[in-house]
Amino acid sequence: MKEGPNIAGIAALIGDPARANMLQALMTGVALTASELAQEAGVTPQTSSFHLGRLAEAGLIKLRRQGRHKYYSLADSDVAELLEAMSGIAMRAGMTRVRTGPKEPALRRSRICYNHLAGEYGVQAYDSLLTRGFLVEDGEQLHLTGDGRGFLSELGVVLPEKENKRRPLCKSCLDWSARRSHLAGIAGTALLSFFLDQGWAKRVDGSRIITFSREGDSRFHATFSLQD
Amino acid sequence: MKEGPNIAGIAALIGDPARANMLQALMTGVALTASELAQEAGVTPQTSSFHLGRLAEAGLIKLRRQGRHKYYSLADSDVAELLEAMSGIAMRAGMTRVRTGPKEPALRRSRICYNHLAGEYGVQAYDSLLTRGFLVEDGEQLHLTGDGRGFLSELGVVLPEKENKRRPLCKSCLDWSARRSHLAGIAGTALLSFFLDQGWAKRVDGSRIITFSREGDSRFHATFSLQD
DNA sequence: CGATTGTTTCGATCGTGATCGAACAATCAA
DNA sequence: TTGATTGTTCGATCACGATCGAAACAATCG
Repeated sequence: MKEGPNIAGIAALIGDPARANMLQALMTGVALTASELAQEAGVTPQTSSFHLGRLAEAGLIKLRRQGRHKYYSLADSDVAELLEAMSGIAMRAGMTRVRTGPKEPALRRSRICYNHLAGEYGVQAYDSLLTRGFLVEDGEQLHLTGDGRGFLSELGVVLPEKENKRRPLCKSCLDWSARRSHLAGIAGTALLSFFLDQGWAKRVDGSRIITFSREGDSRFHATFSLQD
Repeated sequence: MKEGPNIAGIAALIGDPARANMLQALMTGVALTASELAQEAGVTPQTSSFHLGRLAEAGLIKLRRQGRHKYYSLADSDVAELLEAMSGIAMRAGMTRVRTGPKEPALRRSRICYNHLAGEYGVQAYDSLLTRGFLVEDGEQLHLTGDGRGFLSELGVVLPEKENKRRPLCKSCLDWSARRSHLAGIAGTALLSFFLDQGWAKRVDGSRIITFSREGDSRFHATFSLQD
């Protein structure tokens, strides 16, 4: 009876509040895990799993397995543009959600990415280690030099003595806010733990935000300067 | 808890099959009455009335009273573009409606997009005007050159003498089937009217399909050749 | 003025789909 | 291996919203 593509199908898909929340969370460009998306959407992990299955089946999102996590992200820019267009229509219709928080700038500055530091701070640390020869990029791989190991050890960051085959010591992770790499892997986790243990920084409630104290901030910049 | 526009609201609105059918029927550009839309969507007039109320409230459609009829049409080109974008996503997701009948190729070839011509014909006309210097892209904007105005005028396409601030003379609209731009705006509407008035093409019953006669087809290709 | 057609309101029904508890599977750390 | 974390499947529940019958309302026409 009717011809043409079934727009009701995808519209209904986006039309569920939980799924819409997930998609909007992914609009930031960062890949999120099923649990994170569940919290973001305000539903239980089971429900989240159900919704993610539907979205993936329709090709709106794609997933990347990494360890025991599944990182979900938008399928491509077409989907992002569609969501943008819908946001525009919703805005002018006066359909806005309750309140808009000041959290986003803090997220861009420094946040937890799974188990390591991301955001401007994470990118700066990565760049500093790289320019000082403590870290070398080798194609897809990333290696900590002898000098780098000594530097971190002297600082007080504890690292396992020998490399583990299962989980790499160093790994680069792409940052959404800065579109630059930052340090992941065991060393990345150790570094974040170090910052938290030393009191340089704290996590904020249940969010991904990391705040540096004034003291911690100056120490961080002294330790991870970009000169030399 | 969440910030940003409520895309779930409008998505849910479009997500209902009956409403989606109505909106797609309105994509032909013609204004339809509540009863006609009811038949188009396959529901009773009561249900139709209910849905139309919701859509109008959200600003997706507008109505014009005329006698004892109420003529409904899409609110503006923004809504039309959103629906086009959704069609594109639905297509590539393989979500076509039940009988993917022989109508689909015809839709890809040439169809009405709100009030102008889309599909292969629309794209070809756009490309032809562009390569011959009758149309110039200027970032997001699109301008008709003096030569272009002369060309259309000589052809017999009537255009307003001076630009209107509210509605642009030329506007590019992205095509879901071809993933290319075609001409929208006042000039786009005028061009479509010209094709229909001259008998080069006809609309098919109540659908969005436009069929060119043999005569019209050859004239179209002669007029909008891609060489030079 | 009634008669006819088009549209809306109300109330009740009903099916679809979101949701969560609980159990299960997979992966990693020690 | 064991234990902990993460993710999924299954089943049952439940609420929301689409739908339509009946009837009221509105606007034209003869």
